Amino acid sequence: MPLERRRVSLADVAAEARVHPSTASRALNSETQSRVRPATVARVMAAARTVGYRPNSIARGLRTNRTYTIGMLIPDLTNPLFPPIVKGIEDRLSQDGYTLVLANTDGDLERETSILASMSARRVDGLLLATARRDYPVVHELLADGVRVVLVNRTMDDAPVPSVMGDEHVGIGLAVKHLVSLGHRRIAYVGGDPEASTGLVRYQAFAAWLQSEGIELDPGLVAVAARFREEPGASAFAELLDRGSAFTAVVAGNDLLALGCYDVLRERSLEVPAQMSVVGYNDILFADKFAPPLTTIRIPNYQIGVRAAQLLLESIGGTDTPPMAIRLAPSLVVRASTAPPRD
Amino acid sequence: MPLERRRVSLADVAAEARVHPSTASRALNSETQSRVRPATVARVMAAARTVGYRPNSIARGLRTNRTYTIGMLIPDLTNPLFPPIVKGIEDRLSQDGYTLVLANTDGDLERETSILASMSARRVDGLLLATARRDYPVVHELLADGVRVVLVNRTMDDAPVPSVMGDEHVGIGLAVKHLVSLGHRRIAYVGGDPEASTGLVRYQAFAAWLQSEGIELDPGLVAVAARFREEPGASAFAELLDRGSAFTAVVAGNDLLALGCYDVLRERSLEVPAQMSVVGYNDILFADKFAPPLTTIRIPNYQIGVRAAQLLLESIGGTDTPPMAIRLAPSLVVRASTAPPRD
DNA sequence: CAGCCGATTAAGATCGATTGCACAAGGAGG
DNA sequence: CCTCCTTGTGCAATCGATCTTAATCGGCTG
Repeated sequence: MPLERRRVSLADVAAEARVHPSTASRALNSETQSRVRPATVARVMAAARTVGYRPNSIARGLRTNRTYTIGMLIPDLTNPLFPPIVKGIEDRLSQDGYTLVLANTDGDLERETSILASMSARRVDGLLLATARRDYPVVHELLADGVRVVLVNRTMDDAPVPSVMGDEHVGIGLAVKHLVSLGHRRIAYVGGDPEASTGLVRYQAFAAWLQSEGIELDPGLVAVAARFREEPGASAFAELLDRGSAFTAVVAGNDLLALGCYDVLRERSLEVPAQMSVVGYNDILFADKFAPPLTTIRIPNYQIGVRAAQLLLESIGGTDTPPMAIRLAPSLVVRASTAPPRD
Repeated sequence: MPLERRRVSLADVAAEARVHPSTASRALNSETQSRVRPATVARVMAAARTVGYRPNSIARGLRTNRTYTIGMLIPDLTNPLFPPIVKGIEDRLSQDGYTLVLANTDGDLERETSILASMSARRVDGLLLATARRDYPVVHELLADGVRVVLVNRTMDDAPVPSVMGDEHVGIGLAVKHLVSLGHRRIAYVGGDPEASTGLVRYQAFAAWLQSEGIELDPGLVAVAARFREEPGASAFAELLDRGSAFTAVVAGNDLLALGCYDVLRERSLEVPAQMSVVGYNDILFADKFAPPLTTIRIPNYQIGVRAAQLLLESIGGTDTPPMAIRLAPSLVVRASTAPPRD
């Protein structure tokens, strides 16, 4: 038995059906099928079945310059925020016959550049970037090359690129107003990397909402974590506690940062929510399983994926839509990590 | 400004360097570079840089029949077990210049078949399957087509396919012996889908270890969940409790099933671990954050990914390794969900 | 029955890179 | 000085499908 049975090509089908390869091509392609006599179509399709034809998308891609492949960059696959988004994207893309090529970058800019180069060499039809920074020069090159790009969960400060994400201003507002309505006045904020829009925008929203609630922002109650993960969140929050300013609640830039806060509070035997209320952001998987279950802001992540994919497909399809930012509405999920301040 | 600047091809580079395209090809390819005069190599590389050449891997793939692309199927991206495995795979593959195409199947066999067809059409160089069932006919077709396949986290009953996973027999043994050493004698088991090797093998190991600990297996203490997720775990465990047989501890087929048990126990006001000890499997992300922190079996998931990728690369490279099953050693992580039985 | 028209199908170029083979130039050896 | 190699480069075929252009076939009209 041969290790590898010779691949059958369109020529084999054509020979079997006693037609020219170009005719076989038209017969098998739904676009051009109407240009071939029905009887011939049937003969070609039968021939394709008997010889076991499987079209070679590499060859097709070379000729048509369309690969039906979309590339996606995410900063951290192990952040439970992303899997639902990716799922939404895959589901939407597969409807149109597109395949997703997913790459994890760990936030490493150099790696991102090299992955983008490789994807560009593979001639992906479009890119979904969940790794964008507020300033992300590589996007301009991509745009100049005519590559379709949609940002997911992030925006850039100054670039005409479509994006899809949760409405961060509204989301943080929900968190702040929830705490204020419980009676909190001294509220701290632990944010993430301000290089990312998620870092800066959420912070800005926090400051804005405090003000509109008539609370003055105390810079001593703001800490910044280098990354959106538990450990950086823990050290930022520990440092904030060590400053000594009193506060009764903390808004975390995302759920992982909130978990970091949990760790520090447990270490220092401060009870949540009795001595400290904590609000997260994203409502990641298991947010309801933590001790205590985390009050957080729910983002329709699967839908974000779906809309992002859709926007990209439209852009590829040539619909001349102006770059737009789609913001999906978040909602507050109250669990057991928030309560009225004790004093 | 043109929307899309014309792609530069090897011919453009050749023209710029005043050599024949074939020479340019050889100069840019490290394999064949030695066949070109160093001065010419330098000229070609300079030309490539000035015209901004980016090789077209589609065209290359057509000619060489190698795409440097690996496909992977996973049943459930939102199961935190998988992201670390995927990360290990990506890291290893990228070392050799390979790209991973990831697809989520939700355990849907039809979808798996169609995705595999699409990947086969895209001429992936190899496949990593985390979706294999004990009986998974599609693998035989792939093998017959000469496609390199490595199974991840699963095995098949009867197929000469290489696989990489944690050592399930040892892992379940650690769980059982831990409970026995705490004094438990009546131990229940909540397993997952026996169509998957992870379902059957862990159950078989559970039975075997009970016996070698001198405990007779009570079929009334075994329940099977349809999928490896919380809800099926919860209903299976609830049904098991409803049978009325007394037991003091439960081994869950994975951590998500254990979480399902948690939910039922909380609902029925049974305390973990005071009234019921629970052991999970996999040590997924956040297993230490649950209430109570889950005692479980840790699997070196990242390493599983790395080894699987490596095995596949070797197989592609033509190293004629016989199909082998690599089993990585698990370890017991004792947290707060297990304690001696009360009575 | 010649001629024309629309509908099908065949021919062959093409996408961009790789590769076996031919060939020229230059050096070594007799 | 001539033959035989070696080395470096050019030539042209090739991978498999698509697509433009040209040829062919039937039927229909006058």
